[in-house]
Amino acid sequence: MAKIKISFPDSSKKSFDKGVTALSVANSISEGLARESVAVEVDGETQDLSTKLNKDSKINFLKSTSEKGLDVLRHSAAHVLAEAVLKVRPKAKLTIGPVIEDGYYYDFDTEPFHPEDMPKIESEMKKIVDSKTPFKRREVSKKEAEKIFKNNKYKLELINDLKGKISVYTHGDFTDLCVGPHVQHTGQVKAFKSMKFAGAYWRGDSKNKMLQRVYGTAFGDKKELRKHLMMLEEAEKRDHRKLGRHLDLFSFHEEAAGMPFWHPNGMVLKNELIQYWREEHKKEGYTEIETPIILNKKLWMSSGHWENFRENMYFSKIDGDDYAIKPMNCPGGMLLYKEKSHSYKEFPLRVGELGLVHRHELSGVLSGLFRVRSFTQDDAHIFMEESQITTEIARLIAFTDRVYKLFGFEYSVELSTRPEKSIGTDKQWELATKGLKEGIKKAGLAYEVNEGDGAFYGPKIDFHIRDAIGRTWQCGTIQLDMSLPERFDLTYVAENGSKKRPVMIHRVIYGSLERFIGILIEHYAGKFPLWLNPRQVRILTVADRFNDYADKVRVDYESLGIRVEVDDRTETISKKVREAQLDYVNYILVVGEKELKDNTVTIRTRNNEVVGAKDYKAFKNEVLEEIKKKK
RNA sequence: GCCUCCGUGGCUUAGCGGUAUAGCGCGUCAUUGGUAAUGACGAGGUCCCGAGUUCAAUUCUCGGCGGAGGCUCCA
Repeated sequence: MAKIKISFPDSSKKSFDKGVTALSVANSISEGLARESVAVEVDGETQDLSTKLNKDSKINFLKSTSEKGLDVLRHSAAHVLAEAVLKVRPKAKLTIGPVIEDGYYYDFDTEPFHPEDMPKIESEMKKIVDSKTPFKRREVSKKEAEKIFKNNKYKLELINDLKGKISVYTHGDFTDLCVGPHVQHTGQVKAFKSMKFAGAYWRGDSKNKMLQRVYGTAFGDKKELRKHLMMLEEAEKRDHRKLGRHLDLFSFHEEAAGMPFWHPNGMVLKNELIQYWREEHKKEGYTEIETPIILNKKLWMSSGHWENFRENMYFSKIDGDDYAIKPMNCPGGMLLYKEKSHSYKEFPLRVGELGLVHRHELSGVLSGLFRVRSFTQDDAHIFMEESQITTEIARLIAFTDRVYKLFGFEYSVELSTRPEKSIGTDKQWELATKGLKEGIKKAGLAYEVNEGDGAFYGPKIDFHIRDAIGRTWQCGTIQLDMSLPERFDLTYVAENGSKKRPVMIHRVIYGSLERFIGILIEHYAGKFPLWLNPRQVRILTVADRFNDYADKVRVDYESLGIRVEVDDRTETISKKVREAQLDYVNYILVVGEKELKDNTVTIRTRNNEVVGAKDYKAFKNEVLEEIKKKK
């Protein structure tokens, strides 16, 4: 019998009979390996363990704890889910069931699910898992596949699009069209949880029928599953909508859905971010402007927004004329640029604007501060000569980096290219895209490319920041725009005296103040660093007779801009400490007999660290120092 | 916009075809207390809005408004 050589990750080699299954190979190493492996990588390609090996290969057994193994496990879990749903809803039609970031889903054409269906589905899944039914792969012809799925128009549509081999997987009496691979048997799907129901359109297109989706997740073992569920709980605790109410930062009202109302404490946060923004922009050589919120329709026609953004805009009629509420700041900025003539000597001309914009987002996508209909962009437009693009982009990236680092955000960068719906010529797009790429290179960053994901007026660089619990958010963006200068006929006088067209960049760093604050709330779980926290210091009095002293300290601290309040209610110290900690006050100062005598305050933090007594003026300076450092 | 679920005093929440729980918060009184909830008493609700069914609707039905989770990381 012919022999083949199998090599393993540790570069050891063994010889086997040709046609040996990967599972037998695993068994020859150890029973445990065979039992725990869910799939195998053969020359880099993930396959079933039942795969027969016919030539010399490099193989790597995958356990469900590895990333690739986990994908296989989850995909198998999706099949188990599909079978369970068919038990509960025999008439449901299967559509697709892919693996996603934290689990998997499966879409069915069936009547909507209701919460009481979940336990039924889960218990059917458990039965299937307990039965330890093996997964079997079969390759079939297109005709055969069409015969198997003749009653399922979705599968037929998929089959019709398929090229090459078609495979089906069966476990028990359940069969599904699937590339695989799958785990050995359903018993390997031991740590799973069905999460939620949702409506989802066939192929994601709202013109198609709405299907019923079941989301689930699965892990290699129950411990990992528990860990994941706990992470979700942690994320829920940090939910900025809850913390925003708890900390009295902002609210929403049905009279203006999707448009935040900022409370005094929220304004403190917003203003601190704005102040920091102004300081940094001054250092970077920006000036600041403000343009109107309501502008005539004619402007939006010349800018191209009428053509490309109308469905997201709000309108108003004034004195019989049509006006629009600005969804972007740029057109107003263009008018300001045209106010006077410009010379290359001013370039790069950096103009910042904290612009309040309104966009009519679909009601179903609104979500706290993350997706709103009115928000403040920390916008800026930079006008320059073509030769300055690369340097300016690199400089902007360094600037953005500095801002994100302050908040402890790691980030990644993506470059988005020309979308289908766009304005401008091919040549302009090419030049703009090249400018961005070179700028990123000069800044020394790695980046991904999203083809066709750019704005309608130009290519862009997006910054995705990673928060304290690993979630990513799109914030900053740098967009090169060679279309608006054209449309508005912007010019400058070049060194040789000729009139030329400037290149323009739009960019934001926070993205929007609203969204950035939402992210910060969740990132810090409401425990803001001192410089940002609306509640920096609270003084607690032990008894009424110390109120005057507490007030003296308060006035002294306030005179230097420290945000301080006195809790002189006739409650116990314990209660006042507890409440101050629940309000995430950075420093809790207790004053009583001995503090009054020694001119001190006794300090404790929101994290329950006991600092002890300090001279109140000395501590004031420590606080000021910490605020200044923005730590 | 579409699908599912939800909407009860400021907040969290129980409940139900006969106008409603509790806790926190709030107010008053007592307590002046030294580091995560002092005690007693009290006020506060058109049960999101509108229509329908019913002797009777916060509860059931329909519509609206608002909120939550989703709506191509493709067999």
